[in-house]
Amino acid sequence: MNDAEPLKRPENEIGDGELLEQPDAADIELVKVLHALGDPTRLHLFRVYADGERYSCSSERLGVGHLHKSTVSHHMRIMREAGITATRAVGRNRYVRLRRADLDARFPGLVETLLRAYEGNAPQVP
Amino acid sequence: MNDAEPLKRPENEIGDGELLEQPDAADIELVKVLHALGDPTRLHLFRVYADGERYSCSSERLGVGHLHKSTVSHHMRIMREAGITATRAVGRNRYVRLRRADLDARFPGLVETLLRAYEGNAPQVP
DNA sequence: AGGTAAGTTTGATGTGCGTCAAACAATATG
DNA sequence: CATATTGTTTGACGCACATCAAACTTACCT
Repeated sequence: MNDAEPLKRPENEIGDGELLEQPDAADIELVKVLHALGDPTRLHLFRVYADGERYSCSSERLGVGHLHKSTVSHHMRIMREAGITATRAVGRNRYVRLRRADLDARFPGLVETLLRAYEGNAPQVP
Repeated sequence: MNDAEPLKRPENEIGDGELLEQPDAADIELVKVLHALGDPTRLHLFRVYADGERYSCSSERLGVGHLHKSTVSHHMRIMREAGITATRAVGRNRYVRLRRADLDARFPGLVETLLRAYEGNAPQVP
């Protein structure tokens, strides 16, 4: 077994992969976004994904190793359905990224403000 | 009976009234704020209070006349305990206002960004 | 004092949510 | 092909939440 973590492929190297269903940019609702981020785990994931694309349930990378993989998958779905993240399926893996452009277009400054607010707040993930 | 609505007193005229318990500015947690605003009714109230101080359960003014007064009181408490609003008890009435300065100090730009985001979104209150 | 009005509190109810566990599907690897 | 790996789905469980209704508190009014 290879004990090195799987490589994070740069975004521009992933041309394949199927995009999982998600709301159109125009259909992203503020209250759903806030509801999705009003959970400690998801707010943490939001911060993690702000750094770039990642594996979704590769627990160690996400810092949610204490949670069951099905629980993480559940949070992924909520954020995706809220329009916060985009997920592409490549092989067995899921590549998740923030829909930064769509969010910025719909709610200017929100992502930036939240990330900055999170910095000074720094809650520990439960 | 006086069928005119009770006057909204300007903020600087209310020197009396007891401040209901609320978290210190430094103890306001981002995730609690987001959770509090991740509800359609409370997000609406957030917008209403941004205009200035108001009665709390005076349903017609708040645009939540369809809700029971105890339900409104419940939402008030959640927002107050999240640090979003400050409530002062004057006589039988409650004057509620946004803790704008405290929120701005802790999460710069958040209130402004949310209000702007809400404008373009404009969900109808359930 | 008696009655009315404003809010809170408590209880009850239905619903949704976060979590885990087990089963399942799909893909990679020997 | 056989087996392991990645993630989703389904079911179950407990807890939190949004809501209403009724009781209660406090204050205003005549």
